[in-house]
Amino acid sequence: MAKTRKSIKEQAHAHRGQIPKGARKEEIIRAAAKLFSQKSYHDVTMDDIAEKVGVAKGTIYLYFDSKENLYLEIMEETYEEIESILERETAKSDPAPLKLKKVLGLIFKFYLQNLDVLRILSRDETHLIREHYEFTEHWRLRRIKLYEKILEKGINEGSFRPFKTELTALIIFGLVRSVMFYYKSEKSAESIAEEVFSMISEGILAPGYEKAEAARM
Amino acid sequence: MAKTRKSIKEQAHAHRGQIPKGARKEEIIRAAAKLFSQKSYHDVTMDDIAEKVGVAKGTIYLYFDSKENLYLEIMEETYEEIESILERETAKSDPAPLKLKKVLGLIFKFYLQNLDVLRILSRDETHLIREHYEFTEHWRLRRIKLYEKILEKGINEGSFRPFKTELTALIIFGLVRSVMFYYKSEKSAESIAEEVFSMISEGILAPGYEKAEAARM
Amino acid sequence: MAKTRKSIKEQAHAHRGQIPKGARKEEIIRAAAKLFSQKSYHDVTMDDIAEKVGVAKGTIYLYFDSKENLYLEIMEETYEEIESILERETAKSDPAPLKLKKVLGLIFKFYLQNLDVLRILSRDETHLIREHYEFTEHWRLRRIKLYEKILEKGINEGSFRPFKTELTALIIFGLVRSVMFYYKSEKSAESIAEEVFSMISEGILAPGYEKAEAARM
Amino acid sequence: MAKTRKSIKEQAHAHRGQIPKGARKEEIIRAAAKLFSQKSYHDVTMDDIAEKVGVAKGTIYLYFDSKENLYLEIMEETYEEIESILERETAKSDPAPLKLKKVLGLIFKFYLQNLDVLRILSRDETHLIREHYEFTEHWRLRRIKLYEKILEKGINEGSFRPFKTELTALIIFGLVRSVMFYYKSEKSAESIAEEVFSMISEGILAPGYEKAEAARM
DNA sequence: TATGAATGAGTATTCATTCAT
DNA sequence: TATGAATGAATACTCATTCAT
Repeated sequence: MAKTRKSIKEQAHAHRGQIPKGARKEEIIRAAAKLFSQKSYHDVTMDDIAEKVGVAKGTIYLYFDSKENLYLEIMEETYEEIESILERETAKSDPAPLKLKKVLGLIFKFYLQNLDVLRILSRDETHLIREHYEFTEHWRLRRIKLYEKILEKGINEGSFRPFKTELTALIIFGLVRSVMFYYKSEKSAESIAEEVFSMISEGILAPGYEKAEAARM
Repeated sequence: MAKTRKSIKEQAHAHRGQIPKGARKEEIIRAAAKLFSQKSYHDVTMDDIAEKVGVAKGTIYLYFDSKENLYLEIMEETYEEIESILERETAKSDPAPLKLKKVLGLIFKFYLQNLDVLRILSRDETHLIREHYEFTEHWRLRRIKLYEKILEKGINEGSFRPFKTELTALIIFGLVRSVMFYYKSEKSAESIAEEVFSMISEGILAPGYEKAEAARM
Repeated sequence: MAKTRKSIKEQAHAHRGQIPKGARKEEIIRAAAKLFSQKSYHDVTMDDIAEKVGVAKGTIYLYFDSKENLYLEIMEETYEEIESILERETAKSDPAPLKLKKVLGLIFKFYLQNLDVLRILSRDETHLIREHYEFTEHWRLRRIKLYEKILEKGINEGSFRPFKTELTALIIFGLVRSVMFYYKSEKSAESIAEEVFSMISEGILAPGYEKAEAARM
Repeated sequence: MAKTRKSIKEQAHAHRGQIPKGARKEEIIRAAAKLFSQKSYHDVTMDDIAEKVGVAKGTIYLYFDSKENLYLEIMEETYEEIESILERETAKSDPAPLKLKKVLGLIFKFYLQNLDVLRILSRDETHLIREHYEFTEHWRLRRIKLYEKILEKGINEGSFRPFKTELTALIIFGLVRSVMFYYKSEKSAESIAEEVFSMISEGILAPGYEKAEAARM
């Protein structure tokens, strides 16, 4: 799917000979990201964005083909950045548990540095933009794949119990999103990652309780 | 908050003397829920709903004061039902782990029976309806509170390790939503609950790895 | 025009064999009149009226063909009553000044007794009801005609100066409406009529000033 | 439509440079005023106005926040203009009768020049726009105050009889409105003012009749 | 590149009127 | 007579997008 999908960036202005300079475009992206993080897609108007950037509405259309594309381009840019960070990390040959902990740390760090956009991503506005269910879906699956790989590696290494990686990846995906979005804390990304990793790795049961009591249930 | 907030249901038609027959209202709710589960709030028009139910648009307004209220009433009805189911369960004197497993089972069961509406709830359309951030927030906090209580009970009983219940409740909340929404499986609610509970309770680390290896990280 | 116009009352239910009893109809008229006096034609809904009378909305349509007819019937009933009172008075052989004063007294008396409906008449909602400009126009002209007759009589008698009766009738019509609608006073209808008549008959100029000074202007 | 057929107006503007800033707004005001003078507030739709101006509906909203605001802006503009004309006149040190006559002349002159808008003002659509009773009320009171001042001045000068200025101002207010609205005549504003002033100042009674006969009543 | 006036399809909501019971 | 659920045409307002300058 990642191969057939044409990236929003590539699509935009595919018909134009000129590629506009990036400065103004970045300005627009930043302003729009800020607004989209505060209000929903439909509640942010092109007027809002134009006013925030301090340009005329028409100017936005010199850089983006549509509101939808602007929105998706913001998301794509962010997805690409975090995903490439994560993939660079997972390319290393660390043992799976360490790898997972590092990944969590990078996610939370990226989150703290990009609160605005992440707030958008955390929302599930998939359906907001009619034709683009596949877009969010694509990135979700990619992330889940990444978790699955780490989990499989761990199982092979013997550091993880043999469980169904599909479900577990889904679990990690969901809990990370929840923590990112709702956990109010002054802690550093690393220490949040540490806490979360501890729960994921050891579970909630008290040691010893596991075998003896759980059996009775 | 739950006490001062006037429920959408109570508000609706507070001015009418007569309560219209429930059948037509249920029809509308069902059709609307179906549509809201497929498209976003803004992409579902009152015309869509009317057409789906097979009535004139005005008819909907005999039963609901506004589109927003229709939407919220669907959500409230569902929230109330599942929450009351869960609270009835947690009132029992089961040990915490069993309690948690049962709760998970009930959630997944309810989910399988109410796919449409749950798909709406799973989305975070909080911002879509400007004034109603508090609405979703209210129910999210209530669910998290429920998890926290079970976790505290378990810690006191000694069945759960002593961790921060706030973060852990958030983690469970997020992973459950993710599984509910994305896990495609033919399994029964109970067996999904079993699997999820197993991950939550034991974690992903292989037994024995925990102490020896984790220390090296 | 007065001859060709078919009265609203006559039109209503001309096609029915049964004439419903007047009681329920009167109830509706009273309630509607009250509401129309408080809000404008368009701001009063058939629901409002039905609720106020305490019947179902459909019931109103058993007595009136349309909202418009209900409105016009209220006005017609009132117009007819006051106009017949005035015409009975003008049929008497009083001298013109006394006749005028009596007419003013009757108008203000009727007004004080029918505040609600008069408030509607005082408003000029002529244009509110598309096709019925002629309706208000008809009654306005009838009233003006009545004033003109009195004025002509006075001029013939020598009690009034010879002026253009058309303009003067218009003047009296306008000032009476203004006093009716805006004069807040605890006085009796007769004493208001007395005051108004005094202004109409003597004017505002101080005696003596008239000839000497007015000439200089 | 605008694409295939070029209207006369568009052609006219084509060779000019820009349409002046306030021009479009004035166009809308003029068209709307015309329509509001023919039909009531509720019977004039934004579509009507847009069609009359020859622009899209949205264009109106570039210049006015709402239909209500458009309506009120028309009224306010007119009120302000005539009222400032009148107040400039009354600031002069003419004797009261002359002042009154001049004021009447200015009103009728303004009326003849602004038939459309004045027809709106003459109507009492106070209640049509719920929140804006106070608006019309404000301007009515201001006009009445103006009359009262002139009347008081006249009484002090000795040119007017000592009467109640409140009632008399109300009388003048009403009769002027009536003449403005209903008097069909080819006469000039000055000559209408002259006639009306004559009635106001001298009254209708024949000289000499006043004392002798009126007493008998 | 940039502008911003203009567009017009799209939508929630209202309410007089009807009609089966 | 009476009901009241159902109707659907009507309407103010929005906002992404276009285009002449």
